Amino acid sequence: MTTQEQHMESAGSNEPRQSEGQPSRALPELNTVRPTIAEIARRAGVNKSTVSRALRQDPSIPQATRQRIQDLAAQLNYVPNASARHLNHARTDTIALVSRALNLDTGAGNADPFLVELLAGIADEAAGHHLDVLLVRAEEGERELGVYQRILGGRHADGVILTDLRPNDHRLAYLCRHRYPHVLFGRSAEDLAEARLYPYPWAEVDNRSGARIGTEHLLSLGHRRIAFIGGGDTYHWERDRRAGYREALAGANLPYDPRLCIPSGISQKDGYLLTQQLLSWEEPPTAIFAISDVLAVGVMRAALDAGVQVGPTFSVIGFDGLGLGSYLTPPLTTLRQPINEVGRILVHLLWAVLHGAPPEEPYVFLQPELIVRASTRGY
Amino acid sequence: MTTQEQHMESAGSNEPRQSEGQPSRALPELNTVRPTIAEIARRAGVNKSTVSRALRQDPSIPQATRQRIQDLAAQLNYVPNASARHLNHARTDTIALVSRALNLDTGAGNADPFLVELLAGIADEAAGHHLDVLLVRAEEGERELGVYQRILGGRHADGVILTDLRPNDHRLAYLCRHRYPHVLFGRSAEDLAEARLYPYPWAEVDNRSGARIGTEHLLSLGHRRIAFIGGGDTYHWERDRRAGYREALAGANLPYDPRLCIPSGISQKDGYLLTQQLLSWEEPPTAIFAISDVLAVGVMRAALDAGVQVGPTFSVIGFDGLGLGSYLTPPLTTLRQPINEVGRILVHLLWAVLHGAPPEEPYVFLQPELIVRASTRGY
DNA sequence: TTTGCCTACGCAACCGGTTGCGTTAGCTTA
DNA sequence: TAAGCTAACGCAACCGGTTGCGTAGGCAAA
Repeated sequence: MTTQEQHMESAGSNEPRQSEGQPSRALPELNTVRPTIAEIARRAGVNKSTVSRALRQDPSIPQATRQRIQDLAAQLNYVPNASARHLNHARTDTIALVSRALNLDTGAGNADPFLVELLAGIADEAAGHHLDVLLVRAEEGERELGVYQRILGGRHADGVILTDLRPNDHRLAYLCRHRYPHVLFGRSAEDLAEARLYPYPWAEVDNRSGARIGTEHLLSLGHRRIAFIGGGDTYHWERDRRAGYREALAGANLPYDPRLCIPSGISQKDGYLLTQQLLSWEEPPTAIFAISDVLAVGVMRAALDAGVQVGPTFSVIGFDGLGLGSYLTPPLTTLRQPINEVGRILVHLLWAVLHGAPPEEPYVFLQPELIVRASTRGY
Repeated sequence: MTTQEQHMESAGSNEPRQSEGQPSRALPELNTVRPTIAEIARRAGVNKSTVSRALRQDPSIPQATRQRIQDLAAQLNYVPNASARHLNHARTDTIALVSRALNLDTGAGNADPFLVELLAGIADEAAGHHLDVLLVRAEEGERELGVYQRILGGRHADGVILTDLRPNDHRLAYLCRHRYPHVLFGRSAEDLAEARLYPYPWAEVDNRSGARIGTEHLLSLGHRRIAFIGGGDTYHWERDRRAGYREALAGANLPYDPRLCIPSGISQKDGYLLTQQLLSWEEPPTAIFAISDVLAVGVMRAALDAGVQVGPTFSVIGFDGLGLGSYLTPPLTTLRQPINEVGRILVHLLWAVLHGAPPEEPYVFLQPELIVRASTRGY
């Protein structure tokens, strides 16, 4: 600690003092000289190429020389310049994640809690593969594809992870056309159908199956009038969850009532407002499948405000498995997605693509796990 | 819907049938030829340098030639190679965010909801400054500084945003010593004291002031036995919030009771377990200040499970302003942090540092906003 | 016609590593 | 002792842009 504090002092007192005005507020000069391979070569009395080889453990350099150069490099805090290396290798050892969640609802504390967990998985696996991770905001409309062109065409990254897949997602055609390496978080139905024509892998949680299982859970509790709240018609995850809901109904020989399948936004507020409406019906549904836990929070709150107790006569199930679900009142039944693992897998798949080793399986489907809590009860 | 189901069906029947040779599964070749400046020059019948200048709108190239070259470039989908440009400029136009939140608790759905909002602010502002954002997992202990050495020494990024500042944070000394450009999300107390000696800017939400205001709010409601749950002694944000709590008590001439100031982890569960304990006291506190909204969720749940109604006799206040707070039962009083804005400001400050234009103010303190809801009531 | 100047562009070095190939010194072998 | 071989390292081109400086060509002024 003492030495550390000394560092602080020396760092402080070592300022370039200019113009007397606020001498100490001046920033230290940028572009500090950082040793290059040429500098090390000069000091070691050898050629650049020898240094380069020594640092990369090339066996053609004898151990003694190698050690000497490595010691020198360490002493000078040498770190190889990434851009220079990238330029040689036509490879940046960087992958990009493009996400819409970065420009959505962000001002209001409504950030998608999922992105962090996905990022954590991605960052972890990427570190293991010595990859940097670039975080990129998705654009919409005209400029959407420009993002990918910039990142991949300009070699900011070697490959990219796509999220928020849509039916007929024109990004896929674009990326394929330009041979831009990528993986998908979430499938594109068309591509799934033509799997043999679409050479890039994808991973996702089986939304359809999850929603089916969740709905079957409600059915098994005796519910027959089950509403499905949420989502638009844009993204696969929305459509697939809705499809799973309908599949379960069909499996139970229940008719599909469009009035019970209600589109919405994705915030708590949406869940709240729609549930208020539902509860005002003459014969309200006895159970609600909220397309996400976030929505479910709004649903439960609306029920409470309307004096309807969540439980046997009004069950609620969510989707995602947010940590807070178990602390709601009552605790929320949900389908937990292994998002962290999805992140890991995506990176692994992309890594394989970048190394020309397409994975054995073209895609990975992870199953969500039904977590039954008190918000769903027998009717 | 119909087309969708068709897709779904084909999806089901479309199991990967490998070992059959599967010719079409082969990945397209990587390293697709992307046009370089040399290629454009060849086609345009001019020198590389002319192309370079034309593309950068250099006035020394006449409009006609410029247009011709630009058209050609557009036609070839030319995108300049980032590494090559970086190598010239000794600048990567990339900033890095190093965060602990990426390797914390991640498996269990307990991801820090804050990171996303911060990231959104950062990504947005960075895009405005034409900066890429690199996301980096923090390491602990021995390897902690190595992360910064790699990123900054190796020029993966020009500057870095530090989070989770600690007292005597040795990262600051290290970064100063090496003149590595950076900004802090959260201050370092020592540096605040010696502001004139620490040349890099920082931004943060005024945690102390926020906690003081929150505590004063409880005091104004008549509460006198107020517990403070949360946090360890590691990070500034924890310490500062606790300091604000004590400051408010002192301001009201109330003695500080160490038993009421309880360290904890940062998950809902921690809040839950500690509150259970508190409620078993002979004379439990009448109000609880949870150091974060996430903890507050656990606190409220514990109260409910113990049959204690959150409100007049047992008030709860959180800190953060998560969107879901208003949907809890009862809605949670909290201090909202303008995290998105913090992200923006951090990028702006770092940008200024990188351009040798230190900001007028060495730091930015944002005030959290007290949002009073039903979880705090007059005692 | 010569001088002068300016426009428009070419040449080549450079950023910092990497790598194919050539070269030298030292040693072995005939 | 000369030829041959190999270990150890140097030379220089290269990755793809950028940029200082040089110069050819055209036109105006003298």
